[in-house]
Amino acid sequence: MALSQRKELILAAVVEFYIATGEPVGSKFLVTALPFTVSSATIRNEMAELSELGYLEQPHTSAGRIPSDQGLRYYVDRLLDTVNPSESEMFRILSTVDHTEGDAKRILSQLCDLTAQLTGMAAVATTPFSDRAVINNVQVLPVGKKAALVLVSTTAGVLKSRIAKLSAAADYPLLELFYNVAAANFIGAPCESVNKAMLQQITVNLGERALDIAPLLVSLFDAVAQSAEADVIVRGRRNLLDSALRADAPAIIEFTSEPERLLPLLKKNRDGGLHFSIGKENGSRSLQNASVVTAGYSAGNGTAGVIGVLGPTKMDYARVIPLLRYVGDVAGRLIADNADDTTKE
Amino acid sequence: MALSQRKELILAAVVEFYIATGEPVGSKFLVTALPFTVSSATIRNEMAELSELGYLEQPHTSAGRIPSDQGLRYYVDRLLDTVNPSESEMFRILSTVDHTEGDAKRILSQLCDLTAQLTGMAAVATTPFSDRAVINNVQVLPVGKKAALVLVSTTAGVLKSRIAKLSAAADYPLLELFYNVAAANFIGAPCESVNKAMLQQITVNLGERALDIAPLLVSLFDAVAQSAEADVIVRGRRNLLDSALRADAPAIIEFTSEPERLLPLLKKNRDGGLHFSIGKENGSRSLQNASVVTAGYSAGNGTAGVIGVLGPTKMDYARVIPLLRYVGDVAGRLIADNADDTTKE
DNA sequence: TGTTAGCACTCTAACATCCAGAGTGCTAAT
DNA sequence: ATTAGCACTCTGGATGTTAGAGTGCTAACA
Repeated sequence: MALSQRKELILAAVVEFYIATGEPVGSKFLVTALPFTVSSATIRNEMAELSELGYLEQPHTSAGRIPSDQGLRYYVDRLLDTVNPSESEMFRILSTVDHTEGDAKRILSQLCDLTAQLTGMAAVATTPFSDRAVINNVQVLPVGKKAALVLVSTTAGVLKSRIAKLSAAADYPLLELFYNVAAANFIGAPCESVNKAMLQQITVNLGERALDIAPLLVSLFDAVAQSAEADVIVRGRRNLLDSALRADAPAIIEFTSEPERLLPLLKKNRDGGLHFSIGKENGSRSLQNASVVTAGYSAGNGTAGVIGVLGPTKMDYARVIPLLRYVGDVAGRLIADNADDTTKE
Repeated sequence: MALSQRKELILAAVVEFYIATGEPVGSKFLVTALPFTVSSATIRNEMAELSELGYLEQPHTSAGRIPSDQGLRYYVDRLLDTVNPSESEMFRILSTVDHTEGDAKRILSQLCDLTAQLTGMAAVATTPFSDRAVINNVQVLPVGKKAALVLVSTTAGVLKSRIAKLSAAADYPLLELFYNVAAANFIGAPCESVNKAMLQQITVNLGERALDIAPLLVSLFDAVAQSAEADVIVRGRRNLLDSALRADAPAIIEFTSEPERLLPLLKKNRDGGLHFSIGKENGSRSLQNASVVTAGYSAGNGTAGVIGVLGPTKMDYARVIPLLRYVGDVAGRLIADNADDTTKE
């Protein structure tokens, strides 16, 4: 159900002006703004039809029109001219983030901080989730009289650590035993294969020696479990307080503090490209005036996640889209690089 | 300049009623609320004097009185009846946090989360800062082809890690060299003695071998530097959006996001007991309607920090004070325990 | 059939006005 | 020193008014 070219031009003009100013747009103004010359009455007729079709709405009878969620959707799907991110933005991203060290989470946190700053909105990301992530390294490190740090890294580039408190000092036989168990059961295993049953099995097989290394195994198990589930990163929430979402800010801050609610929204992005969730499409009352735009990133090996922004439905899509495309690209590359360096062979 | 007993009773009643309801308090109401019987006119006279003395103020001519910052200060210093934290709160704190594992930062984060939840305000804390902290453990751990994790723990119970990217694989000779350097120069050294000059000195002494382990040394240096400066933890900021500080929330969130501005405020607490900073005493425009109440905690060995709340000046001091006292206590104990376990001898 | 001018209509936002209620300060009496 | 009484002030809500913006509709036009 494509619109006539003239309707498209009008819709695009309404959207762009509305995004720029936040004010409803009237027919008189459009006369001067549109690239063709018709009277305001004609535009009124067209706008009346666009309203009937659901692309525009009126806050009240005598205000201008604003785009509906459906109108914005049509706009981003079919009308949007995307440009490249500005040189200076790209430079800023690369120069801040390029020589980052650390694991995926750290990289993404930095990118989110930056994205939030550049867009003036909140930025969100998930750490990579991979169905095929495999444990590629387990290490243990005594950190005192009666404690040890257990480290796990996976092929998804995630590094997790836990501190295990022991009943006695971590002496050499204990560590060796743990290494052997880890090498035999964990290293090379897919993360999802690590579950309670497996843990129990190992414990049974170990017999009485299990007692000593139980805390270590539990910590290891914990760390693997944590590395398998995607972390959600949210930055720049305070930007929302200065945006059109001011009024909804408390609810949105609440919402974004609960990964189990935010994650499904981010996972809507399936194909790894750009994904929009506009206004009521978010399916949550708190987000009815918000849009979530995400870009997928891929670090190879089926390892992928998303990074994006959360802001008012009337955000500047034309600017956000190329920026996110670029940020997603950078995220993928950095995480892939990092995984290379921290993965054995 | 002590007030007459009757003035004190009036002041206390005004403060308590104002804290409970947020409404200005009038003379008529006080007649019914005070433990002695005088007419409203008498109370008006007293209140007029309290206003002149600076303890009360009027939002406008025909509203009741509210306590000024000075009035609140007098109240918390001299009039406050403190009680014990409720059994259920103490239980909740102990049960959530007692078997916590992890370093000081993690413990404090949990306590802050809890405090924020219990009080409905924002909670703040600093990780322990100790003038006398000493490095007690350095470890390095290869985490892949060309990277290694460097870990430092200090007598203040702080554990910091950094990932170092290497130019080549971390083989045994390299690690041994690093261990030797660390043992000779870092372990047992006070954190503050680790500075750029020292780093340079070491590099020079190593001659050409320095090249290989430079990234490790830099990471180690970084980690020590980070462990020496107190981290600031802030949790529950979103609670501010539902409080009397709603209007100031953006500015306060901004303020509390900048550790270098928040830290001096927290460091006002010198004696390790309770410390109040009420309204304009905070010295910052953004915090003119806020109070910061902190409790010092001490983990022995001169290792100490603070934990507290940030909320409206009209917070329920009678409840916050015993709670913070208890939380500070728990924080000190847990961090001390933890330091014991993760410290060598 | 599409476009346009004109006009009556509707709605909002801003401003003024009014009024009741709450609380004060002051005075004069006790 | 305390109190009753009263005039006064200020706020917040309700009500009314007006200018401006924008619409929808009708009738005329190409």
